Order: sequence, then C-alpha cells, then structure tokens
Amino acid sequence: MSKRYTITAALPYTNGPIHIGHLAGVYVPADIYARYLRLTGNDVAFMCGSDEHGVPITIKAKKEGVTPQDIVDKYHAIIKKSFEDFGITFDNYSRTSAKIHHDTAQEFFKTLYNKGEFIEEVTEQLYDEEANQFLADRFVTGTCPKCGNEEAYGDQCENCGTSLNATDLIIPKSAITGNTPTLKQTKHWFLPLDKHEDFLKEWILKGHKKDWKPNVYGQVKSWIDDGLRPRAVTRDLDWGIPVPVEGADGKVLYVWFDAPIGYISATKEWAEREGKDWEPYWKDENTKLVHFIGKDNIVFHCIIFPSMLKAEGSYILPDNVPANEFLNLEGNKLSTSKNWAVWLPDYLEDFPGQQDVLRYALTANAPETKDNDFTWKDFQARNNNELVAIFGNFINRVVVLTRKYYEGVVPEPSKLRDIDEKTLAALRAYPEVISSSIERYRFREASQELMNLARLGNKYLADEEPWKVIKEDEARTKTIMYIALQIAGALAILSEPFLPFTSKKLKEILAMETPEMAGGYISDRFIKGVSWKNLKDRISLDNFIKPGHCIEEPQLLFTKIEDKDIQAQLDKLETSKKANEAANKVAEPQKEEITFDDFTKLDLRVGTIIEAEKMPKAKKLLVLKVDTGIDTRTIVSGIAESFTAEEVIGKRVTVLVNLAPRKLRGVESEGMILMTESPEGKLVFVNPDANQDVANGLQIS
RNA sequence: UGAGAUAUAGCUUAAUUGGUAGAGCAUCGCUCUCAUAAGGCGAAAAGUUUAGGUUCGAUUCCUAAUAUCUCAACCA
Repeated sequence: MSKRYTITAALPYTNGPIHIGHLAGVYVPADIYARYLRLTGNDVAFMCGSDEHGVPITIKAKKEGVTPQDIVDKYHAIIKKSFEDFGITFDNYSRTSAKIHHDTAQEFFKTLYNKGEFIEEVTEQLYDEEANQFLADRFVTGTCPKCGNEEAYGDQCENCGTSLNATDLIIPKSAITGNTPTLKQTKHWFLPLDKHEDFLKEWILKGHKKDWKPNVYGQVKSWIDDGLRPRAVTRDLDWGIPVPVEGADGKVLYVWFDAPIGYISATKEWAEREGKDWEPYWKDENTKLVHFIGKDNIVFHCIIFPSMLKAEGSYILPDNVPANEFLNLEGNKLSTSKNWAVWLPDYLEDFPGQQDVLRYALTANAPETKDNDFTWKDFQARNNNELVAIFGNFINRVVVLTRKYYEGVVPEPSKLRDIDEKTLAALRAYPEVISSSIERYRFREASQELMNLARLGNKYLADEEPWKVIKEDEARTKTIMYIALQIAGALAILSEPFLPFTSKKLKEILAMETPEMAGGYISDRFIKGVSWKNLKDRISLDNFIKPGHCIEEPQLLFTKIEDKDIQAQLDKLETSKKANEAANKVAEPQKEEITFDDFTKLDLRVGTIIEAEKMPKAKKLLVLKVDTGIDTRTIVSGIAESFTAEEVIGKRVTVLVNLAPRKLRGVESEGMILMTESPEGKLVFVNPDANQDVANGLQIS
C-alpha cells in the first residue's frame, strides 16, 4: 500500500566538510530508507540542507578574517557535492540562509508569538563593550565562586564540576577581547517546555515505549522525569534570522529553533519547484514523519521540535527518530580539530568510483546500538571478502557462464528439481526479509541479508555444478543457469538502496532498465517494470529474466583493495594529524613582566612520587604522595587522563611547594606538580634531566 | 556532578512475552575448478563485564559496582 513519507536527515553544520561519521550515523541509513520506500512505491519527501547560523560560524569567520556568509557558502558547496557524489538522494538539499527559510522560520515564530506560546523575560547578561556584543556562556572565563579556580568557564568550572551561570563568576573576562564585561539588560523569548510536559509524557513515554530505540526513549524519559524548563528561543547576535517582532533589534532566532524548521522550508522549496503542495507532507495525519539524526541531537528532535510543532498546532509529529550512536576511527573519536577523520572528498580521490564500498562498510558496521569503530582493515575485509568474493564473484560467474554457453541469451528451463524449487522459494522470500529489516531501521542486518542472497547463489552453483553437467545434460544445465540468472537479477533490484552505483552497473550488464532511463524511450531489449514489490511474483511467473533475453558482456563490479592502499590510508591519517597539530600549535604570547623578587617567591623543589591512586569518581584526578625532600605530602593532580596511577609511581617531578593548600574533592592538596603537554595533548612531566643524580628537596633556581 | 545508553567467541554482532546462546570475519581441516587464488562443506571457539537477588529456569527482570560513550554544556 502506498503511503506518504517525510524523511529528514540532520542538517549538517556548515563549519567544515563532512566525514564518514556523518555518513554512517545519518545520511547512509536515511538514504537506504528513502530509496527503499521509493522502490516500494511510496510517496517520499527526503529533506535536508545546510545549517548555517549560530555562534561557531561567526567565530570561525572572525578567525579567518572573512564574513560568516563566506564560510557557509564555502562549506555548503562542499557538503552538497559530497552528498551528490555518494548518491544520497535528497529530494531537496536546501540551506537555512535561503530566503524561503527565513520567511518560514519567522512566520513560525510569529504564529507562536501571536498564540501566546512564548514567555518574555528580561535578564542581565554579560556584555563586551569593545566587541559590542553579548557574550555566550562559553565565551566568559573567570574565578569559580565554589573552588576558586581562576579558569572556570561561564557554564561550568572544569575543576570542581559545578554548573555555573556566567554571571556567577568572580572577575569575569571576555574570551573575545579579554576585557571585563559589563552587565546589560536584554529581553528574550522562551518556549515553556514545561507546558507541554503532559502531552510529551502521553505521546512518547506511553505511546512510543515499544517502537522507539532504547537510547532515544531513555534519553527522552530522563529529560521529562527531570522536569522541563523554559528554553530561550532567541539570542543577542548579528548572524541569523532576525526576531520578527517589535523591539527585537539585534536579536536573532536561536539556531536550534530555526534549524529544524529548515526541514519544513526545504520541503516548501522542493514543492514549489516540483509544482506540488507541501502541506500534506507536514500536516496530513496519514504522513509518516521520520527524523534521522545522531545521538547528540535526540533532545532537540524528540522534545523541543515536537513541542514547537505541537504549539503551532497544525503540524504532525515524528513517527520515529531512529538516532544512531557515534562512529570512531581506528579506536579514537572523530575530531575535526585534530583532523582525525576520513573526509568524503579525500576518500573519493583515493578510491574513485568506489562510493558503494564505503556505503557498504559503513552500513555493515553502523553504530546502531552502540558506538562503533571504523578501521581501514575492516573496510578492506568488507570489500575483499564480501563485495568482491561473494557478491561480485557470483555475478561474474553467472554472466561469464551465460556468455560462454549461450552467447548471453537466457536459456529455457525444463522440469524443476527439488533443489531448484527450494532455491527459488528462498529467493522469493528475500524482498520480504530485507523489507522487514529496513522497516525496523536495522540496516546492518538488512545489508547482511543482501549478502546472504549472493551466498545462496554461490551455493546453488557449487551444488549444481553446471560446468560439469554441461558435458552430459544440456537441458539440465539450462535450468541451472536460468535459476542462477534469477538470483543475479534479484540482486540487481534488492541492492539498490545499499549499493546504488553497483545496482545500476549490474542492471546494465543484465540489460534491465535503470532509474536513469525513466521518462525516455526504452528499447525492448531491456527488462522493464520490475519493482521490489512485484519481484517475487515475476520470478514465480517466469516473467523476470526471461528465456531469450540477451545480457551484456561481463564487467567487474568490485575490485580488490590491496594492503598497500590500506597502509597508505593509515599513514595519511597519521601525517595529516601531525601536520594539523603543528599548524594549530600557536605559542601563547609572553605574560606580563615580573621582577626577580616575584620569581623568588616561588619555592620549586625536586621530588619523587612515591604513592599514587585514582581519585574515585573523578575523571582527571590522581591523589599523589610526593617526597619533596623536606617532607612527604599529598598532592592532588589532574593528570589521570594521561597517566595511570601505577606508571606514575617513582617519577621524578618538579613541585611548587609553597602554593597555598586547597581542597580538591575533599582531599587537601599541598602543592602543585609542573607539567607541560605533548603535541597529542598528553601531559608530560617537567623533571630534572634523568641522567643527573639530583636529590629530592633541592631548590630550583 | 546528575541522567541515559552500551557491555555476549580473537573481532563485528543476533537472541519475540524469561525456556538448549545463532551468525559473519579471522583461524584450522576437507573439497570443487565456471569464476576476481574466488566458491562450497565442516571443525574448533563464548556460557553472556563483576557481585548479589527474584525464579523450576535469567543474556533477558531487580539491586549494586566497574568500564566506555552521550546529554545536561550549540561538533553527525
């Protein structure tokens, strides 16, 4: 039965290109889903676009000395091209700087405003006079009122872990100019999420207990149980969508408010272009709305955006939000700043025409229920052992034999044996099996079922041995080859959502029509009108790869990836990471001049760590006992992310001994150990030259 | 710090409402020769992170602990 679907994929933020993590977590699964639904005859609107507002873009622009518009233009183009290159079939890829989006978002805001869905509040915020702007919490540092740490951020003190407001900080400083900010009144609008709490409980906690993924459901439940509070929907900023009401000069919509509305504006833009009506895709109860996102976006898509849609009143709500977890790369988190990533444009340069290999490797190893690791070795294995050896090889065997025995003409089968019936029965079940996995958002399982179909083909050939039978029973050989060809044909159809480029190639080999031919004149030599839905019946009726149909020359669908290609990728990761670190390493300017007297105030001693243990429930802290020569004292040090307690024992260190004692997590720390940092961000002890015999307690001057 | 998710063969993972833990890769045998030195068959390999509890019976439910990740805190 045909149904209307609106599918959205998280809007990529335009402050960089996209990498395999984005692809694996969001865009490939979303594309598989969208393609599958189209193939099964549904009405699909698959929407995405660039998310181009928000503070980080203005920061990046400032850093590079260009305008925010320059930044978003650059990355919008790169990202859009990557999606096209990888066969992500958005019906529209828009951008939030588009006029239609500004209009849509403003209109949305105004509707809520007029309905009285917002709360207005005037608060005092820190303001940087020189930069002429209000400061986001992140851009204020100062002294923590709890523990006295002088480097606390406006949102949290990294030292004691307390959550803060920027205005709580003692001696606040602007991270932009270094000036002391002033307090200034500002008015903002808030969406009272608490007002929608009952509805959210009913809709999600009761209504979607069974069909939403546990991580999504759990996250939402925890938020709701915690009690929802009003969220600001506007900001003081000059980059974004102006707040469309009186007295809101210099204010824009908060980026998370405008971004999800981007799905709606993208749909409008598309509908206009295609001459359709956009409204059914967002307002008809029979439309199924599905958001594909990463796990970091759960709250916005499950609580905030639905609350907005509900408050507006005329919109439908998502049927499911199948958020994925994250993908790691070779054991480490993907990181743009450390350049620890596989960027899509780079991949295509090194593996031209091999989009499907990456799509497949990412699907087969997708982080559906937990974070997963992408390794090049696994990538190679997926290609060589599965795509080449099982899928590609099966197709090649069938096509080569058909050309060899019958000059490419599909032979006429005779009476079927038991094994033929069984094989055909198994074959006919596959569309259903794969559908079931896809509809439950289990894409890695679905991709493995596809591979199992190719295995079925290989086994059938191995069992029936047409290359032997041809010597004694030509009729039987024809039957065998006919059945093998049905399997090859089914692979061409069923692989399309996962391996669209391969599917097209395979259809060309088998002389089947491809989606690209749609609309034009199609010669009778092509097989036509096969769909995911009618495949089963056409096989049953001998109306699929029919006897007498002529197939093309064989060509290889996949090629082996050699060890050296994989090594090259590993080396590349390592070098680009290093290069990036070097480039990012900017020496801090020299601090204010001090007198010799200032220096002599510091009492630095050589010491040895004699005991160490991990501070319970703290990520960074080790509790150390240090022999300073004058005494043995306890020092709490934030080095646990770089060292284990064991490896630190016996280390020679430099200790600042006359630092005023301070309690960290209830343990009195009497002094400080001098550290510096390696390029990888790992801490390094500043200690006496290991070759010299230096006694503990010696002063350093 | 508070909350959520995850933990199953060497690796990646599956297991309807509790009922003999099922695959793939890698490994090791056997085997075919149409095919990209590919295919097929078979074997070995886990008793489910740890400690308790409920139950006739627990991977599954409960409690606690540990580890990893995420959110709260503008990177899929």
